[in-house]
Amino acid sequence: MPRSPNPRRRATLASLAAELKVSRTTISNAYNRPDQLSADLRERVLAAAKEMGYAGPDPVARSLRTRKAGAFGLIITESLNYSFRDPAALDFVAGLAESCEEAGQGLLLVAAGPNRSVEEGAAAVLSAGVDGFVVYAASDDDPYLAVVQQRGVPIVIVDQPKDIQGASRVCIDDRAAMREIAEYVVGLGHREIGLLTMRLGRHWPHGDAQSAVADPERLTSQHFHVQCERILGVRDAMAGAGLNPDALTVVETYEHLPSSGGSAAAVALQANPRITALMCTADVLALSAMDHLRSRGIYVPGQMTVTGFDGVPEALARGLTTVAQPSLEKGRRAGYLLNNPPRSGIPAIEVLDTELVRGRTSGPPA
Amino acid sequence: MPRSPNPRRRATLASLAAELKVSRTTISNAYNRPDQLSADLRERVLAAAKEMGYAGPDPVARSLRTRKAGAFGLIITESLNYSFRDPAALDFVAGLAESCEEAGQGLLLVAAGPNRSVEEGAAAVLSAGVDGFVVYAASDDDPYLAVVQQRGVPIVIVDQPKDIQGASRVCIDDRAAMREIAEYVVGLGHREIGLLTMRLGRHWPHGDAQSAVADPERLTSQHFHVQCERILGVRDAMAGAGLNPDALTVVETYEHLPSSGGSAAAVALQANPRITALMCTADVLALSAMDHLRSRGIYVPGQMTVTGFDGVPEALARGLTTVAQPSLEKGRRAGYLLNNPPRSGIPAIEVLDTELVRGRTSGPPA
DNA sequence: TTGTAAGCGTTATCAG
DNA sequence: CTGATAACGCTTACAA
Repeated sequence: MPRSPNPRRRATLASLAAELKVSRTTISNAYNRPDQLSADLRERVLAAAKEMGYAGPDPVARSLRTRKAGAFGLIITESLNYSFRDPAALDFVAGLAESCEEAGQGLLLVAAGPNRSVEEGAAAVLSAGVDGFVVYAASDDDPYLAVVQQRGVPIVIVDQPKDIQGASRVCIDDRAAMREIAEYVVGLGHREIGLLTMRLGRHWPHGDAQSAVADPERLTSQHFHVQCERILGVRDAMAGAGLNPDALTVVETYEHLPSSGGSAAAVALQANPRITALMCTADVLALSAMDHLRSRGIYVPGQMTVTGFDGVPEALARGLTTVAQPSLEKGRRAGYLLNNPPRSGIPAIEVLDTELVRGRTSGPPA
Repeated sequence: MPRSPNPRRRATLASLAAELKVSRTTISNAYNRPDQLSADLRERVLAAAKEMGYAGPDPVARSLRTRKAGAFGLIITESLNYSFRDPAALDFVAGLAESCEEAGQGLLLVAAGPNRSVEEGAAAVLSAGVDGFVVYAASDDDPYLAVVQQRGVPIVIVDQPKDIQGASRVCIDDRAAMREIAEYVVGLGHREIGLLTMRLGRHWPHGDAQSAVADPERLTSQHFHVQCERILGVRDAMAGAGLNPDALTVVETYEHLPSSGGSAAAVALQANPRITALMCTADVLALSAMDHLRSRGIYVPGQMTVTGFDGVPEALARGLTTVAQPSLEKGRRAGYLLNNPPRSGIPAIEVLDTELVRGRTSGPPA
């Protein structure tokens, strides 16, 4: 009958060494450098460990000593419940998890979502035992950014914000990509265009309304850089075709609900009934908008052109005209950058390619 | 101009104390117990910290001292790339993340997927700085189970396996739930039934074939307990109705691909062309099977009844007859159990409710 | 092959 | 409100 693995206090490397009358080094070596001691002695150590209920070197103590945590932290400011429902965000997380796994690093989801106070979130960031952080799609004025920087570990920003001191970044050229698809839409002959976008800023001045027309001031004053860039891309295309960019009807939707796209579409068509093309800054908006249009008997693309952004599987399956972006690869690259920081010490900026997908939801205006 | 925050070596609590000529305790208190020193002194400490580039107490050292890591580990043996594509698994992760966030705990995805060797995975488990583990849907013979147990931290098992020493568990009654839906199908008059199931064991004896009929021996010898229980549930229903359970055509599919259900359906219909009902142990299988049937011109439910399991949104949207299980709640409960271990010290077993959803994919046989 | 000694950076305790 | 002391459990030169 083995001795009860229930010593008065938890077994440690030191207690094991004492028990076996060898040095702590030897125990440590038994686990970390098997070649540094005789196989025989190692067996004895492991056997004694089992008997005393010693689980092997304490990970935290080891981390303290080696200055390596064996994990990277992921900071997503949006609620996880939303992020996990957005296929693009999910692909990103999957890609990141994949490259972390490959490198033997864990991936820590830091408890810094919108459900907690900034203080609590900051505490979580400060107490995360990680070797680096990935910040996903934070707004320029995100309160956690400063806290993350304070930690003094490597940081990789994904998508936004730009210009964080010392942080590498993985992104796409949102403005150019959106300009390309907008040029395509304009080229089809559309002149009255509606643009449905996710939130542009962390604060929402429209109370309970799910969606609202974004006035020009809001377009330039806000902090979700990616959305703003995409809007600018559409304006670029319009200006390039001799249209007045200010004629673009921009509708912003605040919460990320399954019905957001439909709600925003309704607002856009109400604001400008002559719209013949609804462009969206995300596929999920476009898909929802299409459902809404169908319920109103508006035929796509005959009566209305609809475009998206992201290239998520469902959108491609439904033939949406959209911009495909490599979300999975974004995650992989982010993980890679964290594991292999640029030798120069100069932060890297990786701009990944996008591709215009001409689907079945776009055509000339009626 | 502030003094360069680039000291020869990283600032620590001790170096800050030396600089300010106060004790380490005082610095520690400045961060952890602001009420234990004068606001004035605290200001000075924080200012000096900023100047010296001190980011606050090192999380790892704090963990070592307090014996709290501030995170729970999640072990998913399936590839994350798959898990993140299965809505039920995803709901579970979302629920778990939610309850962790609520408790201010991080959630560490442990690098122990199928892409790494067991040794590497075991090392990851042993070096994860966590206060407890959640093990999601592991097979009975999963090699990481022993390693997780060795860690000596609280464990919550989700779904399977059963009977892990000292671990709490959150699950549903798979057998009863499947029996209920099978009784419904049998009650509709079906006698020739095919059952499509996910893999039953970690090893696959059929080479490159995506799906294959599972012989009786495999049904009883394998280790994915949940799938096996669901099969038993169907057999229970058949036996209860006076049918011979051995007449059930069970088709197992090994990889979790989007086309798996279709492939398995083809195998089932080939093995027994008289089948009038295809039951599936997962909605994703059923949806794929339906696509396959449509491509063959087989009408559902007129010519074939199809049922699923899980109640994922897409299945409900498509009117699939299925069993809805509370995946999100599973995650929440798992997190809750880890944060609030049963006072008695006796592991808890929580069996959550399921609900039969009679959809539009089931009807009497032709 | 094994042992010695010096940290890693923090917090708990208890006395002042 | 402040400080001295003693852990927390481990790794790693370097010496034997």
